[in-house]
Amino acid sequence: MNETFENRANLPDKLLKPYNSQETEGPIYKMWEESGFFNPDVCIEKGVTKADAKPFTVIMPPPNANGRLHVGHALFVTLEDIMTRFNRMQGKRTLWVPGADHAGFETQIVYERKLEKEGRSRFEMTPEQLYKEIYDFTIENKKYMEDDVRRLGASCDWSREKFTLDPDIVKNVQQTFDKMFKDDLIYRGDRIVNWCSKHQTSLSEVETEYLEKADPFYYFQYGPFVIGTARPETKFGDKYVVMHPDDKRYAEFKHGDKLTVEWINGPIETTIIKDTAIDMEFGTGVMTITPWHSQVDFEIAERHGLDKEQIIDWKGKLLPIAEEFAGIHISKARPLIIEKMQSKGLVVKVDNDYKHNVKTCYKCNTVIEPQIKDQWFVKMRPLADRALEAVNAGKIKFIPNNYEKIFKYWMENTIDWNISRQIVWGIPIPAKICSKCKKGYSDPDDIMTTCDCGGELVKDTDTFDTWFSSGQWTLLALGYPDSKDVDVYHPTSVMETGHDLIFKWIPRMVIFALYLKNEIAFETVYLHGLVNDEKGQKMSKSKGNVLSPIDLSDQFGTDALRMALVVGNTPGNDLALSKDKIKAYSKFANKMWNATRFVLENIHGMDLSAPIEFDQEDQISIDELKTLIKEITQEMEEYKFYIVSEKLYHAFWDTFAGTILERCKVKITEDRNAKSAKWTLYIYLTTLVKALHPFMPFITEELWSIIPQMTEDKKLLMIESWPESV
RNA sequence: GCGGGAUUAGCUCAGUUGGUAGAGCAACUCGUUUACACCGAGAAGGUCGCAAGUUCGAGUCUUGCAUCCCGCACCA
Repeated sequence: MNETFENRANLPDKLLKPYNSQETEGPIYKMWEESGFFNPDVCIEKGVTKADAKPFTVIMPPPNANGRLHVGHALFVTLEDIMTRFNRMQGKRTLWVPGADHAGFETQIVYERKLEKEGRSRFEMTPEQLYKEIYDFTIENKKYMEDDVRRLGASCDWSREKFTLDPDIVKNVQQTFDKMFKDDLIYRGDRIVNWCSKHQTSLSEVETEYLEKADPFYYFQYGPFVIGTARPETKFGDKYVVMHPDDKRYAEFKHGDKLTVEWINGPIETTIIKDTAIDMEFGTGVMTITPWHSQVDFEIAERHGLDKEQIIDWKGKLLPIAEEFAGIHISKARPLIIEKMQSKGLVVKVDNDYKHNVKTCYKCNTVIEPQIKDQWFVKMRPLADRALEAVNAGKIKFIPNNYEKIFKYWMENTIDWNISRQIVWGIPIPAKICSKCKKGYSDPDDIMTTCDCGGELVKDTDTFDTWFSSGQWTLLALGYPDSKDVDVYHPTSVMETGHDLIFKWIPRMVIFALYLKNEIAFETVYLHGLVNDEKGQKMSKSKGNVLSPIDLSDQFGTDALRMALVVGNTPGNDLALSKDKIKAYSKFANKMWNATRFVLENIHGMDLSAPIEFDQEDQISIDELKTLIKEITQEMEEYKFYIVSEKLYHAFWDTFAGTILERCKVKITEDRNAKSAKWTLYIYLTTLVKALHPFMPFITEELWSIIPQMTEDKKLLMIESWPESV
């Protein structure tokens, strides 16, 4: 009793109280950051890492500079930090590059709302003025996101942080465009885009969503045919009528036949087109086409070389081709058109119960109007072939590996990529367009004035699709092409990101690294799933089930949150995150704290420089520990963090604290000098604390600072070596 | 329609090359003798979606079916 009391007197006060994550985590992170060891150059300078050590590189998928982190971010920070810390402890030259994303459209929308509140509008500003304001706004907000990343314990090298609109990034992305233009991999062409008439921009597929809508479906008499449509307002220019070549009902009509039909504004000449795109089962099996405002119609028109006319302008109003309806917004025009058609006796019937999916803007739900627009395109085929070749040669490993198949499918079926966006907040496309013949030129140095045809060249006002720049991110984040970091740290070791990015991001990084540097972008792709709520439902603001990682960290500690995100979370699968699970790991943190208290009380005064002695029973336990370390080291290298974390949890709680500690307690009570027992406790504790460090970096670092060491030069745990398995 | 995934204890999920079914949480019983009640001890809980096949042996391999989720395509 007395001795215990005496021993306790030698322990730091904080160890005598329950573990307090809130008091611990802030100072620990500060200490790490001030040590400089997040930077591999510092590790080499201070002799922590050998200069010729193998590099291990992770590029952080840059979070939106303008937002706080959500639990999905917490998952990627945790996984990448585990890899980074593990490899650093293994003595590799370890670099994790943080970043911040300008998040193009997303941020512009946030800023537009702000402008709206202030009674302003982006349409009253010059693009340069708007860009500057959003830039300042974003840079100002960026620190909140960075602080969140710090809170989660990320051991990334802040000195190398990159923002996706840093001037050198902008310059280098524009250089890539120029190179691709000169290599004939970029061309300008007319294509259908998803046009949002509210935001006045085209949108990529991922920026649109489908909403089910019930609309009347009209059947109109069109000469000898009855055609069905849900969009009568597009029908003014319909001078082609299309049917399936095998449709016996219309066998008497031949491809290319012309006939005159009575239509909305009087008689028009129409041409018969036969095309297999027509579904004979749908409607009457006949349709008229509007190539300017429909992807399918556009493709039919391309196949047969048909005329394309714009019917609806960029604001959603009808053009002069609509004659008496010109200038009327399509939403108002529809009933007027139907009224006129009815008066002319052209309406055959109306199906009021027609449900279909309508593409809408994901931000404002405005119905997307397909429009033809002059855009820049990347020729994907030659680039995709190289990517396929690299993956087929086994140069890139996918975790889980079924994503390799998905990747290949995507690369085999890729279509040319539209990289033009009509938003201000992005990297400007360094191009000039001829105002006369519409020909486009790359002009990054802004020196061209006259087109080959003699027309005046004007600056392209569009910006790049965000994936054009983020596709180059493994290189750009390392300072390509000027920094020597590119030579040392590229190809990167792992790209860890969400499985939804298997289409959007992963292939583009593979393509650009091969194109620009003739290297794979990364050796391994690790894809995580979504973090859902405890019932497995997607977190969303409208459901009110969104958990903030920062709140969870306040409540339970970052270490507990990290464990809850990792244990049992297999790659590629979605995770159900419950507060109960996080709470369980905060109890675990306390268990570690209390067990350490017991060990330190009991080994007090033990000579740590004396030879290690184990009796037979303890030797078996030590051997088991070595076996465990061997197993988990291999599993760490295989990225099986979900199993390693669970094994360490049980090794600490059940094996160590539950069994060995109790056994040693008895021995020490019997013999105060029980060396074998004391050494067993010490070795177990220090080994498990080390092994747990990548998962629970804060509490392990804190414990490490309290535990007496065998060697004189006491280091931070983050740069200690990973336990040996021998 | 094409592709991918899932189906194991009440819930959320592990289960590596085939060899007696696992964890966390929840629920149950008992216990506060000094690391820890943010604890300990104990018990309970599953025809591994269904059917067939390969095998001495199948949660695991093969085939078919069912249900669910996700992605892509289509929607005049």
